[in-house]
Amino acid sequence: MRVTELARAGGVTAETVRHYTREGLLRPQRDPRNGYQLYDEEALGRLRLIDCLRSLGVGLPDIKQILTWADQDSPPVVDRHTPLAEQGRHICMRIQELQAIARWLDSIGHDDGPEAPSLKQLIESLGSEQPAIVTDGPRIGHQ
Amino acid sequence: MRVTELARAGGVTAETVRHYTREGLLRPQRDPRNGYQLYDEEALGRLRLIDCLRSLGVGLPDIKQILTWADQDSPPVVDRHTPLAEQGRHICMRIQELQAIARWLDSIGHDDGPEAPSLKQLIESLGSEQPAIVTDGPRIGHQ
DNA sequence: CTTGACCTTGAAGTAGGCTTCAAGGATACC
DNA sequence: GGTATCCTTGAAGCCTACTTCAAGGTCAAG
Repeated sequence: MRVTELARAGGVTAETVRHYTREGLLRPQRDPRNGYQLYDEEALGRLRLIDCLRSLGVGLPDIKQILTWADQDSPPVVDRHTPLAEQGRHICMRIQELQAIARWLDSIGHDDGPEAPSLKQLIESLGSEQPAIVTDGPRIGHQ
Repeated sequence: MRVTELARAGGVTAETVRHYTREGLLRPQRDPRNGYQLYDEEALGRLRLIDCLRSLGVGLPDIKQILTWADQDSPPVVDRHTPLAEQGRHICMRIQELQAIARWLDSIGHDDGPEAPSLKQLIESLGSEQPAIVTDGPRIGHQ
């Protein structure tokens, strides 16, 4: 497929796909006739992965590294120093929080009326969670 | 607590807390003696909620709106036009994807060796229409 | 009464991630 | 042949979310 098709399938703009391609996160084939970029099914998976990781605050350079592992099907060399490893636990915790939010969203989506958990309760539950022990200094991850 | 304390508890920098405060997402009390901003436990919950929503790509203005609902404990007026409502389904799907990624992360974190799902498989599953290979946790229904 | 760690403010700067621009080629339909 | 819609490129621009700066007030310890 071409840029626009992939973009539509992935829920992003064609420009975004081109951006990722320029940055080397996607590596399409070329139609030798006209130089058009051609993406396959795997590209869609990559695009979705990029989108997920982006939403977790992972920056494009880190994502590029991850995709390189995938390309090589190499054992992901994840030691304590890779940004990804540092984020592993963070991501799991984040998922817990997101599920709480999703439940809340879902309840209001269904207009559950008085039985819906209140936003106040949601905030309260987030506030009492276990301490995220993060040392001072620049935030790990990327914004 | 004061800015720095809240920031540490929430895993962000003091400047970020100040930024959210300037933007009206946090509304601390003031120490009348010196004008210092004082945050309570609820502020930590709000901070965590902000962080979660941010990671989902929700912008600060939208988050501010959401927090306003919480302040008023008002029925969240979520119709088809609120950005939040539009994101409901997106968030649920995103959680599914995140869980797949979390499992992958977890497996490499534990060095599961040959049994660990490969990144290629992860990408493949994301590329297919139904990424939901899944999972525990409450079913988040939707329509 | 000075030092140092904290706090205040508004304004200006930075970084990342797109997005738009400008100029032009390819493809398809009437 | 028009013309409409795709595609290419690099460079420049924009927006959001912080981050830093500059100037200064607070306060406990020594």
